[in-house]
Amino acid sequence: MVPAGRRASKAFRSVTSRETEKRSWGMDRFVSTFTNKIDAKGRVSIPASFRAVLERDGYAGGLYCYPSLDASALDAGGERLAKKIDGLLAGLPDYSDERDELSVALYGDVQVLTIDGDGRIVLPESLRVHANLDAAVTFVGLGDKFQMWEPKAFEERRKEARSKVQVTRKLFAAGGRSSEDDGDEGARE
Amino acid sequence: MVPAGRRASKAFRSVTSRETEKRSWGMDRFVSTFTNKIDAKGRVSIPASFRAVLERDGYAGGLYCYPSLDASALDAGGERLAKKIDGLLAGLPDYSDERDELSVALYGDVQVLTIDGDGRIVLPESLRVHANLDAAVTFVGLGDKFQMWEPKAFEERRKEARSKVQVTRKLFAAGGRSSEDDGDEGARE
DNA sequence: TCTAATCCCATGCGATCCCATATATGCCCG
DNA sequence: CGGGCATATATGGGATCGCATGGGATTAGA
Repeated sequence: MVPAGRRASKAFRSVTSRETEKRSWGMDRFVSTFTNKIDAKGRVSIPASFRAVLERDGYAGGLYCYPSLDASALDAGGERLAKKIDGLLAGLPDYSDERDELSVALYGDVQVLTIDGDGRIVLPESLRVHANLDAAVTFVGLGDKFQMWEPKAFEERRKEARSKVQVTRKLFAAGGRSSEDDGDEGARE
Repeated sequence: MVPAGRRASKAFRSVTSRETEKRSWGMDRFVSTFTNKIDAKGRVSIPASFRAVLERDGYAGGLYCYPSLDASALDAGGERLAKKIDGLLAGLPDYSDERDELSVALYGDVQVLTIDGDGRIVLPESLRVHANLDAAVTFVGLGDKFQMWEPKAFEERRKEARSKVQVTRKLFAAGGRSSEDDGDEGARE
């Protein structure tokens, strides 16, 4: 079905030759961080590069989104993420307490958000509350999925992660990569 | 879809031998939670997305509904749920006490509710009492079925479920995954 | 005939669609 | 090598549509 339909095609059709390079590493995983505004109607634009990933991920008309279990943030992703959750439940016996609880915590909290023709979503009240979102959202790529944070809150979180980043950088340094790619603030973990 | 507007539910003996076993729950699974009001006549609107699921679940004009076995809530679903119950009973030895009890507990209290042209149902007194429903109902998607809770009661249940899942999750983490941001890195299919 | 359940229509609010604008980035061409 | 045109994304706002909800009309049941 791909309701992304009309408008979307325009947005994604570009993919010109020189983009290929970017695509090789950036199109199949959520990477980097972006901060977009929430407008008066509660809409937020999903970063274009994330949308591209969703497309490749077998995006079937919706973005799966739910409150992070251990942080004031939201987790989101496409089919790949959905299957993962499904698989987790599939392993548990029907009508077991364990399954019921997991079901409530996962299925019950999951929202299937539709992406409009302009690449935006509307965050339901419950989700916005969980992540304390009001004026803006910071999208953080995490590979198979991405998170949405309240900008300030993410800054805090990022500081905490700083130490680990140090370790990571050393590994990269050994490999020889230094100056960063593209895009934006180049801030990622 | 049958967006044909309100009434369209009437004669829907529509068949459906089990559709394609598509694994994406966008349309064939009950997900998310919604809270709707009960009006003066005792009617409640079933969330539109749930109705869509019921229609493709081989919904034959009625909604199977019965008191949850272990909670003050109601379980409901379409054909798929009915089959699942059958399967569950089939797994137990015939003539066992366990089976008898379950049969009575499940089949005995099952109500087949009709959905009116506007997508609403009327909950029988007995069911309303079991779940302490009065002014509003919280619909909770659980994949193959969904539950109906008294809003306040569900909040409690949700908190409980989430805290328990925290524990479950730690077990998963301990089993071979980084403890932090549960990066699903290497886990795609 | 009276009461209760069902049907049908009306309405309000929120969600969605579509178009317009702004800002950044790249590209072509002089 | 620099300026202007083309493209893409983000954002704003108006117009619409769908859904939840309410209430009157109608039918069924006692």
